[in-house]
Amino acid sequence: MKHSEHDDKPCPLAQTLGIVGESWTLLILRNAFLGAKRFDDFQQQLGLTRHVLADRLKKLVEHGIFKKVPYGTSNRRFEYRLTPKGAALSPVLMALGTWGNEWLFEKEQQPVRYTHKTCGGELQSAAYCSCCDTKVDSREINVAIGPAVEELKRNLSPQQLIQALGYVPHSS
Amino acid sequence: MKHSEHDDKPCPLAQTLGIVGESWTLLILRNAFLGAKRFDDFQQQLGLTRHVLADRLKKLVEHGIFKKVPYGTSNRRFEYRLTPKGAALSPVLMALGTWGNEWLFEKEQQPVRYTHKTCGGELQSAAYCSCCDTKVDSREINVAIGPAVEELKRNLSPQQLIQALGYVPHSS
DNA sequence: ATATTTAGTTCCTTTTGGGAACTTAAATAA
DNA sequence: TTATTTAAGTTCCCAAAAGGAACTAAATAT
Repeated sequence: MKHSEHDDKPCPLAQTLGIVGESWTLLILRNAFLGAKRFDDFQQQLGLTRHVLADRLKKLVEHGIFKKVPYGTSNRRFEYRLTPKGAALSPVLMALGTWGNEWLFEKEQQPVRYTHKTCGGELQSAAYCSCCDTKVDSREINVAIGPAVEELKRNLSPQQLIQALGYVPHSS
Repeated sequence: MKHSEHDDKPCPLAQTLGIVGESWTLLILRNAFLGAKRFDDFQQQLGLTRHVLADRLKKLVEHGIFKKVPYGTSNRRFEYRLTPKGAALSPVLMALGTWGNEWLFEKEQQPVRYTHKTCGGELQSAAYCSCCDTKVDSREINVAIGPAVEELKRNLSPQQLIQALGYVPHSS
């Protein structure tokens, strides 16, 4: 089965990976968060080939992560600007970055740190319960299936369910 | 430049992608979080080819994300168990999943939801400041470069700096 | 003793990615 | 105002990675 066949399976993580999970895409987004806007910004900073970059940017625009905005007096020069949907990916980049900081570097060797502007303190990436207004430990996270997946579970054999989902849902 | 040439650049996000950013890897980890342990669990659930799976598992074991534990009386049958380092990736999967829930589905159509075991409330993925004990809005996040990158910045030309980092660090 | 399961490996074909040159129009410099 | 450079791609060819399917060898199950 091709990797891309998971893109429309009923899993928010798989579908998100279908949009941002290809190679280069998350690096493109990192650089966008750091201020890169133009085609050649991305190309020169990342050093990826131009047709792959064109392909990735096109896909991100199609999915509403970037908005392609003309600049100058031309209709052939553009800026790629993060939309609110694109900016909402910042927790994904934070989570990848903070994991790398914690598990790949000694404390004093971390190349880049995520800090709180107001207090200067170091940030973590965490699950957060707005109802309890607290950070939630990973053991306190429940992965619950929605009604659509419940129905699949009732109507399909175990084998068919795995084919349809790509994973085995928790029993609860 | 090859994608993998970013794996050892001084950026925690790029280095993390070097470990978990290949296609299939995050889906393998998702299924591991949901209980998959054996080679054939992963293969049957995801439907990826066996040599790609073997390759990805090997890499994850080498990086200490999985521990390969024999089971039964054989020395040729194994379980892949998440290590603490691997389990620490849960915020990454949560961040991808919650973004997908919010931006790819209507509220009532979400196939899978992340909820707080103790209160049942829905979880978000967020930056968290342990110093202030609060959730941190994305505009309150500062990306600060560490001493090693500071030094590169002093010693290299702007062009060389971009080649060395793969991104343009913020000026602050 | 035979059949089935498990964890891979091997072989071949298809798809994707890397490198570099080319295109076309707009912006800037001379 | 002509010439040069820049920007945003596109096209081509070759190398690397992924998909499909069959094969292997030991461990279990019947």
